[in-house]
Amino acid sequence: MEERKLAVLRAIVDDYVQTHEPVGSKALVDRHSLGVSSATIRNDMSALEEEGYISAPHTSAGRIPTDKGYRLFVDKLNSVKPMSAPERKAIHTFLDQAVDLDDVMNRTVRLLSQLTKQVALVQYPSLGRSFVRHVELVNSGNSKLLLILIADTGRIEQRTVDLLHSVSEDFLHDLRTRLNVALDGQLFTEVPERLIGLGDNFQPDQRPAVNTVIATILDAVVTHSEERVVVGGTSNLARVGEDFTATVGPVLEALEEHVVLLRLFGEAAAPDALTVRIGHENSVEELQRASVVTVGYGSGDQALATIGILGPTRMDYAGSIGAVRAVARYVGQILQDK
Amino acid sequence: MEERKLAVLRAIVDDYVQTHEPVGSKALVDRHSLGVSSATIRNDMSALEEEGYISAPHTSAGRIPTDKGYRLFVDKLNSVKPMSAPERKAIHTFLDQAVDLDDVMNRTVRLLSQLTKQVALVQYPSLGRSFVRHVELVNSGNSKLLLILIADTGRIEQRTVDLLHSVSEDFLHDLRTRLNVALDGQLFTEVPERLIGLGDNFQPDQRPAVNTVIATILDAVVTHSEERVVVGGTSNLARVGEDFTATVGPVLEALEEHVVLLRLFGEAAAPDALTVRIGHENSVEELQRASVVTVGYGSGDQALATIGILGPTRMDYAGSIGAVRAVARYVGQILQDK
DNA sequence: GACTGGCACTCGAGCAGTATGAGTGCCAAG
DNA sequence: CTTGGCACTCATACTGCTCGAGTGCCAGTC
Repeated sequence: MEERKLAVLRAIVDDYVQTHEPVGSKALVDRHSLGVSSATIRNDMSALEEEGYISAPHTSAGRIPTDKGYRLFVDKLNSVKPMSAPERKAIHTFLDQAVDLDDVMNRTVRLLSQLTKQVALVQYPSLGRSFVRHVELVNSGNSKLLLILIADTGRIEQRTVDLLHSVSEDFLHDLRTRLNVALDGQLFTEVPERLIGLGDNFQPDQRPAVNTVIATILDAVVTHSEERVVVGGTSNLARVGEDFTATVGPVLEALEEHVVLLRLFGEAAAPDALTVRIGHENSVEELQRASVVTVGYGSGDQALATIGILGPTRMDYAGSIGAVRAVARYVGQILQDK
Repeated sequence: MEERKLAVLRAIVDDYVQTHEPVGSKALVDRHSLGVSSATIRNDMSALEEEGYISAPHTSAGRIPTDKGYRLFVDKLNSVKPMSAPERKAIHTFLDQAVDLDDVMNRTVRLLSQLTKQVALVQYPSLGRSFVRHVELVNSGNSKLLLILIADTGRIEQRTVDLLHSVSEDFLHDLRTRLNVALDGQLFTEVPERLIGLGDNFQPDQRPAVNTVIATILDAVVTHSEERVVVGGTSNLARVGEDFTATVGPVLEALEEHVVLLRLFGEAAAPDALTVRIGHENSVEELQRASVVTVGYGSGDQALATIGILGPTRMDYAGSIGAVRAVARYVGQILQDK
């Protein structure tokens, strides 16, 4: 595509993101030094419209970018805006104050929403990609146990186990030790097979209790290993203007459905693998008027999970991408140290 | 105050809550069987307006209740709507499926927001009113420890402790045992004094490590014993109609400031102690156009924490109060069993 | 004295008609 | 290929208008 037409598209996106109003040919030549007259721009715009990159809300209005237009913009024209030194500094000091995983996640979501002025989405490190650091069993009286699984990322799962009969401290100690021998350092996905045959080491009368505990572990690791997501900065949705009940309401609803969000995140690939989904590119129907920028975070070559932001299709992609990248990178580092 | 004037106020509140439109004298006699003519109602309304219970947005419109009017309504006229049997049933079965504390809190917030169609607020059981169930120390390599505090309510606090020097498993075991002897079953508020002198039991060369661990515990229990709050159902704010950016935006912002929410909850008194704050009665400025219904939950005579809902001043107080009460009561029960 | 029907008055909502102007498309000339 | 010019379109804003819901007041009735 010709150089100038691309420049025109970029100018339209820039202006529209800034003003939130359809931009006309005259305004374009005024605000940008394109070196040609408005009539020429009009021809280019006409062509761009024909090709589906921009559209006019009505005959005598300016043009706004279509999803396809944003896509081209992001792919070809968008130079990611790196964070400034003070911004990086702020990210570091703010996240360094976190005392535990919950705190890291909460701080991350706040940080992201403030940096981008959009809704921030942060997924807890996926259990499936974490390693078992420790298994703990605590007797909590009246034949109940508290089972606690600790992941290397700091994530903790807890379950109450009802054994029906009370058990001795010795047995508990034995079971705890054997569980840790079997599981410590293992990937969570490997837990099921590591537990096979564990009951054989115990007396027959202890087996039911052992099996109940194992069943609970499996339930926690497999069945209910639901991924957790934190959402923040929803008040940024208030700034979209437009019709509220019709637009923002459904989005807020979708954001509460964490299952939907996880679908949105999809499978996190490698850390730093960045995805931008624009408007209808989102499979989630309620979010087809929104754009989502996500990136994996984690230290190895496999991402632990995904973080991202969500905003109107008319968002500052350059800035958002930069911010999401920078934050993800640092969150990955922090979790490594924990 | 005369019987009928109260009836008129009640009718106005009922109608306005339902229709969201100013209600006139004629509409009142049509919809309610008050037994008098519209002219009489007009006189009563005139008096009610004089006394500040209702007001007219403009000359030729109906009246809407003022905050003072809602207050009178709630205090004198509002018979709490108890939950129906199937509703109670639904509450029980939904909450019974929760696997851990996080799950209980998340389910509670969803339940409340769905029952009331308002924003739901749920505070985690306050650490200050919980008892220590167990303290766990896990060696996580390179001279770091993972410290885990478990409360009887299922709440878990975790911290990473950096000891600078690696320590032996024996020492860890010893420390863990002594910590649990000192702390198990104690109120969290008593933790600081229970830890006094604990270091004396250790060799001088072990004291620094012990002190570091103690300092971390104190930090977790005292300094950072921040209360946690879950918010849900914000999409219900989309239904308010009205000007969005001006009204709902600030509310969404306030809801993200958990510090603000905690101030809103205030001190939870006894379980079942219900508070209704209407409009300007809220000290939080952004929420002065909203009403908040809160109630303490917990099993003993001291509430563990507070849950509640937030909505426009024109809300269904009878239904909301009933729902909040019912849910709080059941959450209290559930946490007792854990 | 309390209630009622009637009536004049007010004022916002809704509607039609009109002016305005931003923006387009097209064309002929450079 | 670019440009200035020009006719055309159409959303928005404004105006003046009607309509009607709702009020306040008053005189009459029980």
